[in-house]
Amino acid sequence: MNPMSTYQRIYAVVRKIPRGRVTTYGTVARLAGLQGQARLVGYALSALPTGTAVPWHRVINARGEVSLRTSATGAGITQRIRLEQERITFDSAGRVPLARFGWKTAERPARV
DNA sequence: ATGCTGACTATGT
DNA sequence: TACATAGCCAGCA
Repeated sequence: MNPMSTYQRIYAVVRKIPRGRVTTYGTVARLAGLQGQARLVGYALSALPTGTAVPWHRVINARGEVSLRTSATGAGITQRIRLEQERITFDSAGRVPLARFGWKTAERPARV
């Protein structure tokens, strides 16, 4: 039952992430039927051809931070900028509050 | 076919 | 809270 390659399934899940939301590699893996293989998601996204219609920037690690190793040069910065353009904010530690912007995360009684 | 590489995560200290 | 370690798999040379 794999009409699509593993990478294709991962991309299909990522395309479902709504604008203004983020999710983790682990979550994408689970939704793609690859539970426990978060790393594959990361590898799949790194292999993503530029210009592809996949919101890869909405996928961050479980700590809520951008996980690109190239964060110092380009892609990492691009990812953060794209997220901020979707009204996603970063805290002083450079992390996204998953409890607030995480996809499919129930909004809790915002103890603001 | 074998070995290397790489956008992660859970767990223990 | 931060750092180190082990487990996981697909793609490519």
